[in-house]
Amino acid sequence: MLKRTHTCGALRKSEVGKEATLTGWVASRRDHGGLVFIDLRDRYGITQVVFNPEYGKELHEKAGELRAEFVVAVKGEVRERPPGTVNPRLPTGEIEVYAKELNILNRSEIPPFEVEDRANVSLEHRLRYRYLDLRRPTMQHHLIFRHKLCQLIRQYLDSQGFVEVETPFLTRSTPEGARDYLVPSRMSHGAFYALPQSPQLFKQLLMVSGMDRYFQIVRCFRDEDLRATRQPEFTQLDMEMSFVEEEDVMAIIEGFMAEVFEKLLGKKISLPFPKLSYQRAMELYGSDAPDLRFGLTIKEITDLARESEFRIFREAIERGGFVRGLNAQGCSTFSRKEIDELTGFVGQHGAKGLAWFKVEDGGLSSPITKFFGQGLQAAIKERMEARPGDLLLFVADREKIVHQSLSQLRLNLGRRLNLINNEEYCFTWITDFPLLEFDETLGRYVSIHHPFTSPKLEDIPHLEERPHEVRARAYDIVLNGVELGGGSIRIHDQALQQRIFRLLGMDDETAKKRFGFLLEAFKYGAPPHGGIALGLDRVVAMLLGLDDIREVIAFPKTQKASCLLTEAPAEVDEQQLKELGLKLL
RNA sequence: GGGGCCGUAGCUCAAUUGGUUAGAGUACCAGACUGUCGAUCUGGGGGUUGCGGGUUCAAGUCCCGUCGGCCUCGCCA
Repeated sequence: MLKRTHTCGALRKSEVGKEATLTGWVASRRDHGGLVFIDLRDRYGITQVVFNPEYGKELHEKAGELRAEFVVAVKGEVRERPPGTVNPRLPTGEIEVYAKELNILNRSEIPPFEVEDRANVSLEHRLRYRYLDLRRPTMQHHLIFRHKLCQLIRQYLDSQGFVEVETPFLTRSTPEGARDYLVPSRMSHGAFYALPQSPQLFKQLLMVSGMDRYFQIVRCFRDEDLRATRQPEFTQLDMEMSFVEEEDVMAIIEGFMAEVFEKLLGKKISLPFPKLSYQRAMELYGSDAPDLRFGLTIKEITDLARESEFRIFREAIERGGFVRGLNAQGCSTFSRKEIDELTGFVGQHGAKGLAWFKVEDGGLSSPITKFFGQGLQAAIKERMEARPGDLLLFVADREKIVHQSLSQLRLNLGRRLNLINNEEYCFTWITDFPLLEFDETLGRYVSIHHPFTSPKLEDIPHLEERPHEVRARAYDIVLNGVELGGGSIRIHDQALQQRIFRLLGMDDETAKKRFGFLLEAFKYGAPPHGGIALGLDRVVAMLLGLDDIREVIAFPKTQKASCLLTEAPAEVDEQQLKELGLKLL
């Protein structure tokens, strides 16, 4: 077999006159009857190979057999291309290889779709033939970029004293949080491992071990419904540090992000990242992951709406709801149809309606203006900072619905009105999350972050009396409206951890059964510690300007969590079930 | 679990109100062609309209079910 001397991206004018052997796939063939041109592709690039009939009849006939995706080795002379035939779109476009010898290493059936970046193929077919999809230069770039990011992570965290430690995939189920993927035990019938939703408890135990600074690029598993940004198995950059407070964890991430942007994107970002409290974020943006590349903040008019004659507003307020809205500047030209579309849009997010006013020179114009007196209209205009030509949009409902619908409406308008600069990267830390949230269906409090998150020290005294007011030492990092990750300072005190379990409605016996190993470990000198985990797939996607993490995962799953390539999940043999002591219902 | 969109040639799509032989681009095959690079020109092959049932004189089109893909709400500590 011919061994390659260069890759398909390597040859330049400086190699003209030399002999070279290239290997790769036939990307395209242009057969002129006499001259035959082949674009040869490998991971490194594309080089044009020329077959001239004057170099031998046999060679030329063999070249005529070539088809798309054949695997070949070609030996020949590197020549400068004749004047006027240089291809400026290829880095190798000034040269070509004049073939003297051709080995067809493997043939290919006609591929189900063309292996080209511009090919427009459904995700279904791309996943079914992922190995062909991944042959496309764009997809190779995504995977290589991801690899480079991982290299950078290891290099940076190593320089900061972090140690990479692997933690088990076969572990025990912890019912708090997402649904677990279960693995039956052959040794102990009726018992199951769970695949980790994150290595949370192990990394805390590593802190008790004195590892001091830990990280891991690790697969996590959650058996929940999928989205473009959610896969059942995904990768986290997981970190934990001892003897730290919030600022220490944030500083590491900020330093890391600055390095990533500089080395991978050639961009400077300003440090430190701004901080926004959860409460403020919800007030202004209705979301704990706001896109700060544009303003269009939410304004409160509940107090004014209470004074109106508008029944829908008044009833919503009487039921304990709120009236809040957005000022879509310059949008009074929106047609009735456009406003109906917006109404339908907020309807998808739970709002029962969308009240609107067009701002005119005199007052407000709308079918419901008659329910608002002159003074009230003026007050609303002032509150909304409205000027003639603006469109005011309001939702009246329970707070959760108001938040959801207005935050989505804000994003919708931001895109529609071109308020978003795609070149901009707006990082922010969201801080001071509530520790707990009352779950109506469970009839008890649940952790917002996870049960190992420390409450703020000053809130600990009223943990039991006013649990909903207790704030957590938790923080999320948000970039352009996408939550990249989150973390917290953990509880390292056994007694406090036990109090939290009790608040979550877990009796001591259950807590001991589920988390006894952690409580026990805390008895033997657990240092104060905290950490963070970033969704690596999301980070890679964001950095590449993509909104679908399937573009940066080699073999992702479909929305039904199946793999179109391997057809997993699949049935297993009766014998396998028997060994596991399982029977299908 | 709820709502929505889609499934037609290898691929990406079209097909009027339900109406004659289901088309286009590309890919593929054959021929021609010595400077192309999304080659060009000429010709050709290619369809159980996802699957099953129903309505109708007549179904790619309408209805029911089912399978698959996507989006979305819930869910995702």
